Amino acid sequence: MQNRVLLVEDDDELRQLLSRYLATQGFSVREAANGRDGLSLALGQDCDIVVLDIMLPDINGLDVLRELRGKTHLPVILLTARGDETDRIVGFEVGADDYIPKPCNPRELVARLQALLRRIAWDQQADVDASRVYGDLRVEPDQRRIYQHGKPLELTATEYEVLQVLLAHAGSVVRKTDLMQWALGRRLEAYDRTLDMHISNLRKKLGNDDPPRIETVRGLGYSYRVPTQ
Amino acid sequence: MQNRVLLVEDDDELRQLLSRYLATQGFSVREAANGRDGLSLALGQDCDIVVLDIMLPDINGLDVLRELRGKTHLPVILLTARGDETDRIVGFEVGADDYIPKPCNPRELVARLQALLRRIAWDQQADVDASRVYGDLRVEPDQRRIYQHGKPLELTATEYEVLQVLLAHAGSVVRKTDLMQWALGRRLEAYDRTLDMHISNLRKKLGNDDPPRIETVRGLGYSYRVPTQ
DNA sequence: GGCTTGTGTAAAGGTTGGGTAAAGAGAAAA
DNA sequence: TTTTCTCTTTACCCAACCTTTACACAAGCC
Repeated sequence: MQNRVLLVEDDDELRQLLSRYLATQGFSVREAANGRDGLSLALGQDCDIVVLDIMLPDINGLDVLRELRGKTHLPVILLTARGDETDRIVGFEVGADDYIPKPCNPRELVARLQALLRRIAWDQQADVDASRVYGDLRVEPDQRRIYQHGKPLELTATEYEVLQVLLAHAGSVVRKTDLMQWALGRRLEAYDRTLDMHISNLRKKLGNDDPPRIETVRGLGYSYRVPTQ
Repeated sequence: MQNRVLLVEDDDELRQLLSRYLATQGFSVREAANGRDGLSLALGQDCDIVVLDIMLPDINGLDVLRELRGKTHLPVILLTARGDETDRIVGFEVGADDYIPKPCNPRELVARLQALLRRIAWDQQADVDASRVYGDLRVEPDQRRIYQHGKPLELTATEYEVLQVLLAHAGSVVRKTDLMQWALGRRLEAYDRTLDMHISNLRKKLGNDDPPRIETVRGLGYSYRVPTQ
C-alpha cells in the first residue's frame, strides 16, 4: 500500500525535485504551490501526510497548519529556510509533528516521513499485549496490576513499582541504591528503612514462601528468584 | 501524574542539565548513565518516552534501540554528537521516532518531546468514532449520548467526554493528566479538582455500585472496570 | 563469646491524595 | 434583565499509605 504525501512548496524546482525523489521511494505524491491549494487538498482527505513549507506566497505555512489543526490531526512535517530557533518552537506549538530546515536532504525527509508514518501505524495497532510473565506472576502495565495465579495482587503504587523493577531484573541482584532510585525515585540515604518496609510488605502479599521469592543479598540488595522451569 | 521521560546519557553534566530542565517543564524524569541500565529501565519501569544518546560507554545507543524495538514501540528520540547524515538515516531505520543533534537546545528537545507525545495521544484517540458497547453501557458518538440499559444518561457535555474517554480505555488506567487533556482539553494544574468533581458526579449518575465502575488508582488516575468475564 | 553491621517487621506518625458538599463564576436561555 | 444550567473553586474530612521509630535477630568478624 502506497503512502500518499501532499507536498506544499512554492519553489517549483525544489518541489519537483522532492516529488520525483519521493516517487522513487514508493510514495504517491500530490503537489500544491501555495497555501490555499495546499489547505484544500489536505482537507480533501486523500493524503496520509503533509510536507509543508512555511514560506508560501499567499497564506503563511503556519497559518495553514493552524487552520488544518482546527479540523484534523493529519501528520504534518514543516519545511523551512534554515531556521531560527523560536521559529521551530512555534511550529511545534501550532501542531507540527516534525520540522526540517532547508536545504533538506531528501533522504532525511524520507526517513522522517517513514518514521512518522510508522509511529502512526504502531499507535493505531490494537494494544500490543504488553504483559510480561514471570512464573506465576503476570505484570499488566496498562492496568498497573500484577496478577498471581490470575488473581490481582492488592499492591500500593510503590509496591507495584518495587516489584515490577525486581521482576524486570528477575534472576539478578538489584542493588538497594538502584532499586530506591528506580522505584521510589530518590536517593537512598543512611538509616532510610523505607525500602526494607516495602520489601517486607511485598513478601507478605506474595505469600511468605520458603525459600522466599524475594531473596536478600546481604550488603547489596534484593533479587527476585526465578521460578524453576 | 506527568509524562515520564527516561533520559539515557552518560555525560553527567549534560544529563543533569537536561533532567532539571525537563522537570521544570512538567516532566517526571528517570535517568540512566549507560546502555544497560537504560535498557532495563525502559523495559521494566514504565516510562512514556525515551531520550537516548547514541554514544554510550557500554552498549551503543543504536543497539539499545534495536533491542528495545524487538519488544516495544516505546517512543524514542535519539541524541547524538555528530550530525553525520548516514548516522541519522540509520537511526530512523532502526526505529527511532526523532533525532536531535547535540549540542541540543533544551527548548527544542521539549518541543519535540511534546510533539511526539501529542501525536501518540491523537493516534490513540483516533478510533473513538464507532458506537461501542461496554457491558450495560452503549456509547453513541454521533448523538453524544451514552445509554445505560437502553436509557440515555443525563450527562453534561464534559461528563460525556470524561466517561467516553474512560470507556475508550476500558480496563486500563487513564492518568489524570491524560484524562484532563483528552476530555477537558487543557493541562492538569496543581490543586485543580475539576476532574475529581466530574468523576464524583459521574459515579452518582451511573449509580454508586460497589465495587465502583470507575475505579480510583491512587496517585495515577482512574480506570473503568471491565465487565467481569 | 562479644562486637558491629545489616536486615525483618510491628506499630506509630504524618503527609498526601481523593470524595464531595457547597459556594462562586460564566455562559446561555428566557 | 433574570433565570438556569454547567463548570470550577473552595473547604473540610477521611482513608490510604509512605516514612519513621523501635526493637529484635542474624550474619560476619575479631
